[in-house]
Amino acid sequence: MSRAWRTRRHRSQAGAMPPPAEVTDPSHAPAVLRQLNEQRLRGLFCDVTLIAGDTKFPAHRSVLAASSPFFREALLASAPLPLPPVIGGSAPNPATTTAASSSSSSSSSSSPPPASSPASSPPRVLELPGVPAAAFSDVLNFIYSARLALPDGGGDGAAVAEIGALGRRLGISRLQGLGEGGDAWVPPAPAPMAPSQPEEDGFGPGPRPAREWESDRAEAQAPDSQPALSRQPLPCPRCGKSFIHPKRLHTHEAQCRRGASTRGSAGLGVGGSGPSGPTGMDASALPPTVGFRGGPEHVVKVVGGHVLYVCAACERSYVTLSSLKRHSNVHSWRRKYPCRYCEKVFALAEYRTKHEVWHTGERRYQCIFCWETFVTYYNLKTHQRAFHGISPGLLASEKTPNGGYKPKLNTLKLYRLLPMRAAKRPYKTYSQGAPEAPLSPSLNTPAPTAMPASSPPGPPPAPEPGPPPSVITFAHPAPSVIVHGGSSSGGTGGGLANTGGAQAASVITYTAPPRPPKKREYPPPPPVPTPTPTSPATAGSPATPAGPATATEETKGRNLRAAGL
DNA sequence: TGCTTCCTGCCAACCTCA
DNA sequence: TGAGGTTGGCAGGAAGCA
Repeated sequence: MSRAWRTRRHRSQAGAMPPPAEVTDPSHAPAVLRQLNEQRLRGLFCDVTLIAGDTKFPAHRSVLAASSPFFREALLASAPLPLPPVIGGSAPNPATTTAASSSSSSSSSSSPPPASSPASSPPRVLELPGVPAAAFSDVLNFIYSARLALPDGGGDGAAVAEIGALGRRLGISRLQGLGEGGDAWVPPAPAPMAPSQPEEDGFGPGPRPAREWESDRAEAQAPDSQPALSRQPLPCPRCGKSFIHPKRLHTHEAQCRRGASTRGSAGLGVGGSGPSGPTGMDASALPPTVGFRGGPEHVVKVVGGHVLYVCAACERSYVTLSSLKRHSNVHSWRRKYPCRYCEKVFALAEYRTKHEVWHTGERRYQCIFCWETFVTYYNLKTHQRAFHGISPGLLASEKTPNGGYKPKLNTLKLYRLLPMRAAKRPYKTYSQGAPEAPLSPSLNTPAPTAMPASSPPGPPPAPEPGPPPSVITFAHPAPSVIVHGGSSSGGTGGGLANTGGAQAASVITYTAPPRPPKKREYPPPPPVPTPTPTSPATAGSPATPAGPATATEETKGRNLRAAGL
């Protein structure tokens, strides 16, 4: 409830005036919309994820349904609803609703993928194939802010027409005339400011102190607090940064829209006039905020003399930039990593790799004491703890405070890591994103022959990697696994462990129809031989510095003695 | 309690470009 | 060809679920 409303009511009751017949608060609606937009940008209470291009847009179903007839129908429907075709445009792009399996807890990413399950509940993921992320970002920002900053000040006719076309397809009346005629669309008036907002807030031009930046953040996190209503920062619909003056916000939006050109100057005010970063950031002593392809700006902080890279979306901090870049894909889904054996898609390559181990049954972790092999490091560790009374981690490595791994020098590994049977995936060009052609003639080879008799079909169609998104949406926590349920593979790889459904919220089942084959595929893993725990035939790999090539009682004893056992 | 996924520092392989 | 950037694998604890 609006604090202003309560104030008026309190005053009317406390004074001698009779209570009014009706209490109205003209600032209530824009304030609520503003709060909804902030919640969307922060991923709060979002109950649907829209996928346009390769970008995810968390949103609120109610807001979407109230703004667009298409969304209202799509979010009500239990079956995929085709998006209305572009009038005079290209081929229609069927929107596919994706129902998050209500039983997703039993459908973890390492468990066999469920068959195409009809969505009996409202879809939680709505995919909009063919809808460019940039245009949809503008439309979604309009839905949540009733404002639309036209690309390049309206001079970008193609972009404006694209937004207008999307508005027509979604049935958003205010956008329907956009791009069709010069005067067919009237930009809506900016959201009215709350009466209590100071017009001259005393901040003036120039960088804002970090305290104020933090204050805005605190207000955004505590929407009911008094300062939030008295100051009411205006968030940028693209990046979420808050500004006091609408003019400043407009200036920032223009810069923000230009993308990379603003990353060094407009992001955090490093060397510019924008707002300063969070407390702890020494802008003058640091390199400028660096943007990376397809990702958001990130914040560089210095804490205790150590440089930290902070994700602009979720504020996680990282010691290394590469870790932050890797993490950023969880937000952007700029790259997708589909499993070759089932229909799950992962946000990180490593997740996919680990998941595929369950399909191949490969056992790479070998105990150097008994030569038994294990699928996962956890299994190895449990085995060595139970049967040998040791914990390999205590001797092999050093854990960093943030959960990272720092190997010690001259350490004794109490296990052997067998080389991966699948060849190392060749890299492709960085600048082109997804490659256009298969990497090798063997890439189309179906799944490994060692798959069980009921093995799933070959590599499923995977999402087509699109161009780098221009917008990184806030999605915290972001789903990091998408399960395509279009084809009934089942994917019950023999020996697949039922994972027990960990991280249920990160598994999404697609009911989308099969897509065209993914252009980028990886070489299939070689056939999986029967594990021979007692035969270290594959010993001596470069990654196995600790173990001898042959297993003898003498070497086993030596290993045990070396381990202090 | 068992098991899986997530997370993140570190590092090597790979790619791009001057 | 070397420098610098990108990508993905590894380790192993944390978190979460059944």
